Amino acid sequence: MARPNHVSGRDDNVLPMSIPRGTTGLEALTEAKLWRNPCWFAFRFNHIALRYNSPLYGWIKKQTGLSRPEFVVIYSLGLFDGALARDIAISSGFPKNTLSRAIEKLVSLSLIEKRADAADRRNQTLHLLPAGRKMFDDTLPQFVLFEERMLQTLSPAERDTLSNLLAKIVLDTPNWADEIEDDALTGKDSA
Amino acid sequence: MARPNHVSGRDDNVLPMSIPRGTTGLEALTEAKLWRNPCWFAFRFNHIALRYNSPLYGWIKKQTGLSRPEFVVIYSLGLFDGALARDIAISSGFPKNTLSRAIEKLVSLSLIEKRADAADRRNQTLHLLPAGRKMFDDTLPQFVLFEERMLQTLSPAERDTLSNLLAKIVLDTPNWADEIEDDALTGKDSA
DNA sequence: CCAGCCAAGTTCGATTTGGAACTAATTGGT
DNA sequence: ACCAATTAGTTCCAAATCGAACTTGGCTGG
Repeated sequence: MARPNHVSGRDDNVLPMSIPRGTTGLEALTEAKLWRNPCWFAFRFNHIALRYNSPLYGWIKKQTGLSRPEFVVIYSLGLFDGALARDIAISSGFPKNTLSRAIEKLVSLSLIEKRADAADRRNQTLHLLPAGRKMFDDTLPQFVLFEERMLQTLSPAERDTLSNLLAKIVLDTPNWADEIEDDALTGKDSA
Repeated sequence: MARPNHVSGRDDNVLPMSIPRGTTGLEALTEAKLWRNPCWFAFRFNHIALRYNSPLYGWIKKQTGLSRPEFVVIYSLGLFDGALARDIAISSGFPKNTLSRAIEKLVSLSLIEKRADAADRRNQTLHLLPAGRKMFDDTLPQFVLFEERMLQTLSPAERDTLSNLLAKIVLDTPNWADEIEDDALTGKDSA
């Protein structure tokens, strides 16, 4: 497939050659963000994330009554029973107070339980109760189905490649700055 | 402890390469979500999105006082002046009432203006005013910098490949279902 | 062994969010 | 020509959200 040189941030006012306008079935602004955007990567993953999270967690809400952060706890424990709230915060990106509330609700619904860690009583390991385990087992197939749907256009080899490239980036995220310094705008303005 | 691969019989997509446990510098739950997760794609883009959006839009808030949806309007018009609120909703994924509010605020700040469309008076095209254009021009370099930082671990050829694979998926998103039917859980339970 | 520091988790409150219902303008079917 | 259906955008409000402050437990150096 032909590919425009959108990667360069310099000529972002230039129309890409290889993709004829109006042929993708997307409206014009979406096309611009895809093909004339110096931040193509950010746009693409955010676009995909919004198209994924909204219907899937909408479905989760209808099926289970749980919000996204609440279900994230269930999902996390399904993959790794005995995790701490802190681990879920780090891996999911939700702030710890949001998770604290989510965990309280799940405990009150008897979907999970907290266990005190004798070694360090600040820690409380989290564990799925049978109802929570069943919820995970019952909903996982829908997640897998949606995943399959998203990747439908890619061949197995392409999926492999995508998996590797994204993994490289994820493994680098701990090295990203948590915050950006204030000088970018002011430096430009005052210089 | 973790329940390795209990969720999937097909490990080919879950473990794209052999990664020794505990060598990535990530804590255990994050590792599980990366390497033992049938929904590796969903986790990876969501993880990257959270690590991107939070610091970058935090910086935007500090620099410009604008929230994420507000700035998304500025960014969208920077790429495509004269877009409609609807276009921004479709391309960004934000609900239209959130954007309506954001647009009102930007108008009140004289960063953008609405123009009535004589042909269809329901439409109002949106246009950057000089202050809004300046804001876009001033902040874009930081977006480009962060983009560069995210892609730092990839070679130019790998970036190209990633761009193409994600574009394929984005171009397919209009064909995704907006909503998921209710039968997945109940069908499983009652069948 | 205690004073200061850090880390896990909780509480609080101001702000944001987005579904649902609404208005206004346009299109289509008969 | 008219009425139903559709579309762009707005308003309303109940609920979610997240920064900041707080509590509790544990760690370290003198």
